[in-house]
Amino acid sequence: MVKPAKASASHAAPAARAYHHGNLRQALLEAALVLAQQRGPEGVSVREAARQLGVSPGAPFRHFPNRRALMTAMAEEASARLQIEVRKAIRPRDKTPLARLRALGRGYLQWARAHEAHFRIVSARDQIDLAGSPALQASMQAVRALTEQTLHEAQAVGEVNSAHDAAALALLSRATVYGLARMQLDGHLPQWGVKPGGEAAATEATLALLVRLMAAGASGAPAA
Amino acid sequence: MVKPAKASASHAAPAARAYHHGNLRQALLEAALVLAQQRGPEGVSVREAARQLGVSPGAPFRHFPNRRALMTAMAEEASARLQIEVRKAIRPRDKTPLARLRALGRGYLQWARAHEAHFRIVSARDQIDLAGSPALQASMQAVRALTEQTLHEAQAVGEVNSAHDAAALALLSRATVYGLARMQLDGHLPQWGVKPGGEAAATEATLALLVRLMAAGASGAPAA
DNA sequence: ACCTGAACACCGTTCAAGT
DNA sequence: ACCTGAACACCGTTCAAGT
Repeated sequence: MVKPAKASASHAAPAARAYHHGNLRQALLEAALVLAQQRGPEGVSVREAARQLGVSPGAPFRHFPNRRALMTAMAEEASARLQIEVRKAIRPRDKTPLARLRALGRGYLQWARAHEAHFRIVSARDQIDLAGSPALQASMQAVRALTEQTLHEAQAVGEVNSAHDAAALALLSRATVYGLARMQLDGHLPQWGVKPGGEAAATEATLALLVRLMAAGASGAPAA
Repeated sequence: MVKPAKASASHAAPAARAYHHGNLRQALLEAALVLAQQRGPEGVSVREAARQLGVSPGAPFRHFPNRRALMTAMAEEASARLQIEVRKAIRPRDKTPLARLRALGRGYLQWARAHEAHFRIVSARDQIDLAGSPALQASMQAVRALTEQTLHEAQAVGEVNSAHDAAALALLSRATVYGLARMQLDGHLPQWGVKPGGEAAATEATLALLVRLMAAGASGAPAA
């Protein structure tokens, strides 16, 4: 599977294959993802990717100005998929806003678990150029907007106490889910009393607890 | 300040100075920290640190088996200090368990803000060897134990509903504070509606909100 | 015991030259 | 338009040899 023979098709086929000519860009993204899966985001080497694809060390730089741009392109793809998955996690059976918030968070956690390499890349701030990628910012904003809107509905419906600051509620949800995802991938959960294999259950129970706490304060005045 | 003249004191002075001979190990840790402050954890180069200290590229490897060990040593120091600071953040005026929990979280957030480079190193899982460092594990466990104990007291006292799973409460606290710290350092807060300069206030308000939510459910049954 | 200095096998990136 | 291949300035790490 390494070093595929040079494609000899003379006029470019519309779809896949054809490494050297045609879709080097896409092939680089795929090779880089495999490297990230094997060695983590840090382990992605553009030279190594080029080598595996049978092109010269300089070739990738016709498609990406630098390594960071490669990583950012991967993050863009990851973030777009995450956004879609989070949306899909909300099912019609999730009638109340808080049920949707919980489903949203669960979708996020599940995606992080199922696509560890991609998740690590999106959250590897030092290796990507968030500020220079409108696409990346947009997909992140989409998740944020969905979170805030859902919380807004929860307050409007009286499921969450309207006395609470909306921004703080959104930030709390976000920080919790993000923190749980990181702790899970970084292997911190065993230290917090989670048995190996119980990561999914533990993170989702914690998410459920947060949602329950948000609901519990709905009618009562915020206690002393 | 770069390349200090070779110390000529013949019998080692008890305290500082004396680069080449004596405390290369400590000097490396300091130089590496400066590099981390300037370029982030990724930017720490043992060769560059050696260069700045006027020693050969191989010299550092008499003190650290590899770069990762250097990073781990920095993380150990950081984590020990973080632990102390978190402890000190709890003041006698914090009478109730939840007040202590909040103080603890605030101490964590403040430390992350004030010692960004150190915090990034502790949380740079790919660059340190957590599994191979009992010291690092111990200081992390200490913070965890403090968190769990405080929550335990809160439930014993009736400040937090005892029906809630203790492990989930601890995990929720941890994930929230860790998530907030990361979002703050990674510059995500502006996207979540936090005005520049308002990071400290926003993260602490979010922490306060979590504590309030925990208290709110104390007497009532966890709502539907 | 601690450090030098050369060496090895890597990087990311650039750039003339080829097709 | 896209790629080669050599070059440059870096890495981390090892190891004989020096003091």
